[in-house]
Amino acid sequence: MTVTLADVAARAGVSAATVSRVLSGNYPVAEATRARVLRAVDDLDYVVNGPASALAAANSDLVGILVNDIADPFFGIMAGAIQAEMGGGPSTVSAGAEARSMPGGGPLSLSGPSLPGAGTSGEKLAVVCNTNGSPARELTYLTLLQRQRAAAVVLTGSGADDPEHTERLAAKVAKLTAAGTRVVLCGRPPVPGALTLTFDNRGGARRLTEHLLTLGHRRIGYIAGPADRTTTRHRLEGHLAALAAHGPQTTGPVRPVVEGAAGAEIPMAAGRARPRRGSADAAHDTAPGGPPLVVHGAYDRASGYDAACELLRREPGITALVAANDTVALGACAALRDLGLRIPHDVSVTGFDDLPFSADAAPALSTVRLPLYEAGARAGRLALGREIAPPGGVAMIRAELMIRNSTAPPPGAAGEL
Amino acid sequence: MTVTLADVAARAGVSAATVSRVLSGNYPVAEATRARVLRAVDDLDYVVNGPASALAAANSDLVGILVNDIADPFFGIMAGAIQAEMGGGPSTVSAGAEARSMPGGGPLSLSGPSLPGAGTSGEKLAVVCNTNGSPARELTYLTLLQRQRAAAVVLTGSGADDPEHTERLAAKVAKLTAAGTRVVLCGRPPVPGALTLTFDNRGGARRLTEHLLTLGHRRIGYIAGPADRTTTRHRLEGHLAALAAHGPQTTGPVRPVVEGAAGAEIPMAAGRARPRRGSADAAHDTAPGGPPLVVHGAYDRASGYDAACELLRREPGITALVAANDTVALGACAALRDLGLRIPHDVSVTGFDDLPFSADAAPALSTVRLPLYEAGARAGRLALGREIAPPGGVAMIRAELMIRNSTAPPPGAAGEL
DNA sequence: CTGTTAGCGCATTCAT
DNA sequence: ATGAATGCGCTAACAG
Repeated sequence: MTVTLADVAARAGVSAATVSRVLSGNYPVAEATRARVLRAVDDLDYVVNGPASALAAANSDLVGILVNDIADPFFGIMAGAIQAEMGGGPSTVSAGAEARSMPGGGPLSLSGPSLPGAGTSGEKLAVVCNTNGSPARELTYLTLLQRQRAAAVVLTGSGADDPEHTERLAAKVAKLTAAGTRVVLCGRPPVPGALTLTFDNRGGARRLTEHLLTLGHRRIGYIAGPADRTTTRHRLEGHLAALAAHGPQTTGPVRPVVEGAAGAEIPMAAGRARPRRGSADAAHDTAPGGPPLVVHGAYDRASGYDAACELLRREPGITALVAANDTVALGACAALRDLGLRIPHDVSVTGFDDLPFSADAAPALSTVRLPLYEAGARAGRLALGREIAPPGGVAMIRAELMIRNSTAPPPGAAGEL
Repeated sequence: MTVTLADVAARAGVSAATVSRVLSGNYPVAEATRARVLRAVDDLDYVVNGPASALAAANSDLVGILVNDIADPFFGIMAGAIQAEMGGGPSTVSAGAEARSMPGGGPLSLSGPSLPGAGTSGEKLAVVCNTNGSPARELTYLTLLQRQRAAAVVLTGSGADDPEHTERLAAKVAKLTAAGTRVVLCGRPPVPGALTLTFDNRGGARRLTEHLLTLGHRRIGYIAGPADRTTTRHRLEGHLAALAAHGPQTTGPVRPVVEGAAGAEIPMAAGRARPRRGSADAAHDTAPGGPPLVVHGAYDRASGYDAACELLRREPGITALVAANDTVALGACAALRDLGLRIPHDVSVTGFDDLPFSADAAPALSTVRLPLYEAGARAGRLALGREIAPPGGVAMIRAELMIRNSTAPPPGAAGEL
């Protein structure tokens, strides 16, 4: 039914081994026979049997990419960058700093136009798996990938901030690497045995809050991500560190809540009423009467909206809102608008990540830029062994402050009109 | 080195065949031996060798999902929905209409907590492949998947609007299905041999423009997507059909361009200066002096920004802008803001898709809702053969008009203040 | 340079 | 209900 190596060999008048050799390309073959084989392959429309090949060679061309949320561009950008590196041969990717989206085509290609499926010249099948933020699914996908004898696995984004899961993950990573699968972490804390590219979330968050402090803000609300993620914790720690270094928050001049129609009523949850995991609640509340003002929520827009309302209800004197990421920040902006507050005149808002839409938001968002594409590309190269590992196997990726129009001095401060 | 079936068999004191049977679960095995085998599996930390299994059984548990742009939530939502369906056993997904993101975990799970990698009870490894909109990469991925003997392939989003590619694609699909791989199309025009779920882009676009016409708009600019995509063409056709049905566009009352500071200068390209494929150009221009007013661009925000500027430069009398999708619409909104025009007071704007952020935009975007999650979930079920195919193998997915705050009667029209 | 030989690890007959 | 044998399609030594 399905055409095999032997069929091709027969048609080309050579042995199966020879066919295998021309297709692998890693062995000298006479040009004449090579041509005949290629013709036979073409005629028969032969496509290599991946499983058989993987079994015999004890390795596969599958590369897994794990993401927490495939609908979030934060992951999409990284995943796209990783995939872009997975072509055969040397990278054809121009390392342009702003090369967010690959030019048409990209490096992925099979042996040639006339060989629709024959060659095995190094192309990897880079695939992304969506864990939905679930540690269990993460482990499950890792096992599935292990089962496929994947060539490499890259784990992107924040991990579960849970010792038990961290341990299981480390064990899994150890097994994977023992089996010859290269494991690289991109945008998460290091795990022994895996190469890791970790973002400077703490440093970025700290510098962002320092920026606000320098502007004169003293009552700063913090909209954190889900409490059980490492990224959430690190960013929050950076924020708190800046606060601590600056001394206790003063009560400062308290601005009257809101004048006009919106004053009486705090808008409720944005849109849909579905319950969300980790939505704003009092669990991680701040001590009454004292800073810091922190509310946890999911990494999504509705969460930012709710949290902003909650924070302003608790502490109307807030003059700045620091959001866990850009998406959350946009939700917070929407809430402020609905409350009749102007940005940045009444309240400053900051994001994190610098996703593409942040620069275009109204007002343009002050945020922390994470070089997601570049980091992903590098992770991809590490996964392929095409780039030398950083010393100690861990590299810290710098986060860059992007000051735009959503931050300004607080109302009544010097420099204000 | 790596532990195999034989090792497990030895430790359990049974034959390899027996171990295979308990793991497959599709054959009667005594409860006692079954337990022993399971223990051995656990003790040895055995993980099935996917390639070997696939080779012997002549099928694999790999399911491929092809997307045009992994950083675009349009695809992320569909891909996430498809993956969510790929668990073992019956669907545990509540079919809630707004179930955008899966609850923690989702249906994907291995045989049980104590069997980290042994069972094969139906879980599929659903993986997404990013084509970046390149037909060549699309074919390449299809071949790679074919090579892996994938159980199913789901192609999402608009296809290349090119007869040659369509033909190649059809040929590939035929081969895939012949080899036992189920192929389903989600959000694209039908291809013989594949089950397809196609969006009513034409109908949605037509109703959207009719809405504008009913409001009183007569000079409507259209910001189209890349000219070589089927979705682009269908949406544009719907728009033009509405226009044609309504009679020729009248010149209408021409609004003076812009008063004040922004009047003199049309802002240039938003942000980055990198060249974009399919950016606004004169290639598909409208006839001079007459409607329709159409500009093509990429499916991204910057494109929307540029195209809006271009359209207003050409025809300052425009009172409404119809964008190819929500992302483009937001870019257009940004341009209008920078030009000092109010939405919808001066110019109405519409999007397409109804991505999550559209409802929260300022103003909330009038758009056409495509049930992406539901369509993806259905495609996933079709791919697994868990849902009966629609008659003829093709189902049309309805598009629903969502009228929000970005559309209003044109300036000076009846009903205006 | 090319053909021959021997598995890779598992699923599946067929026996028992 | 279980074991023994066979082969899936390919690659990797080994010859020649």
